[in-house]
Amino acid sequence: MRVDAVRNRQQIVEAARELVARDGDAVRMDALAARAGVAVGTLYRHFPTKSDLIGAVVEESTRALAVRAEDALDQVRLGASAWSQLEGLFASIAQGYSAHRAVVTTAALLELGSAEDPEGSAARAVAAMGAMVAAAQRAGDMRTDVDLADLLMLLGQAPERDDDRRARYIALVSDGLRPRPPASS
Amino acid sequence: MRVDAVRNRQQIVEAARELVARDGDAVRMDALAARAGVAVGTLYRHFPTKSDLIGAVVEESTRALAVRAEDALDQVRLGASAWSQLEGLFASIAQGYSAHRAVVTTAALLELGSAEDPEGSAARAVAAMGAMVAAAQRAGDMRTDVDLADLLMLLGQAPERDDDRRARYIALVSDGLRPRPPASS
DNA sequence: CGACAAGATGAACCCTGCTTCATTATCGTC
DNA sequence: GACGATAATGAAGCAGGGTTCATCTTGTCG
Repeated sequence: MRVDAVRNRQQIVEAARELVARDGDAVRMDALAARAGVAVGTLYRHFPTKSDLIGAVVEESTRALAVRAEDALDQVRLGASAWSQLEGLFASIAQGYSAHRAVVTTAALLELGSAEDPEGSAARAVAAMGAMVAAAQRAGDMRTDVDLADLLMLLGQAPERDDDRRARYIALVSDGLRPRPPASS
Repeated sequence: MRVDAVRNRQQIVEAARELVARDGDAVRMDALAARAGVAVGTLYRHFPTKSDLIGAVVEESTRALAVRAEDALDQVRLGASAWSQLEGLFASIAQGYSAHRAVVTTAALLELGSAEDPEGSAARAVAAMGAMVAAAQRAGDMRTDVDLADLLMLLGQAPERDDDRRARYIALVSDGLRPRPPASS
């Protein structure tokens, strides 16, 4: 592969990372090309379709999330509190959200990542989160009437655009997952 | 106004109610016209633009929600539990969602409905909900570290498409709003 | 009934945004 | 440094979907 082609591909992925993070799948190909400093045609040389390009970004982000989640799980195995690790993970998700969101939502669709491609990043991320949820519940730090699917669904509904709003959302939801008092009403 | 024009207008609004409820603002004008049993041109005779048509549906729905909320508030004034009335209201919102959603979100944008058009339906709905939130918190049935803006934000994030999923979401969020034990972690 | 204004029709228009491809430029090799 | 393969370019193509408008239809009133 020619050296300029490699460089362009990197710039395209880089630009896509940024713009997809901001605009989601509403990015426009010409804007993307402009940001990457290439012509639209070059986009199509490297990625046959818009979906493929976004898919690549999502895949990359999914991989990062999987690593992050498995790392958190390792911490738990080393004795850290499962709940606090989950909270940290939530924060990570809140940050690089627009890409991660796809993970969470597609993961939910893929029957919790168990079905097709059980070795895929999404499946691994979901598996790690599942283990932590179970541990947190066992430790009494998380409501037991909420399961992994619920958690993924809630995360998948976080606001996309506004960062502050999303942080607040995550905080509220996270708090809502803590165990509740016996019951009163 | 001619009698057939009146009938057509009703059919259009009716069709819009149904289709907007299902597809949100992704409804297509031709689908809408087909459902209403008229040609597209007729749509434009009655509503100059797609936004106007959707706006009409939303306005209608907002009015209904305002009535519903004020009714719930009346019940509270008559001695009912504010929290249980709020729960009932949540259920209503979950049902006719896609239209109500606009209410909730636009309401949030309109600085909680206090700013422009304080007599509007959105403002009234928000005001009634605010009163109930305050009452529920006073009664110790709802977390006090969550305010009206938070509530509207959370409601505004409910899943649009899937009814079951949305019901589950509302249940989880609603539960998360109950007071929590002193604190542990 | 006849006339006419109000209304309805739907094919054509236009704009936006993804995709193609003929042309041009660049890299790597002999 | 010249040649062929690889890559980049960007104007044109195309499709989806909202909007227009010349034409036809129909309700209403004298």
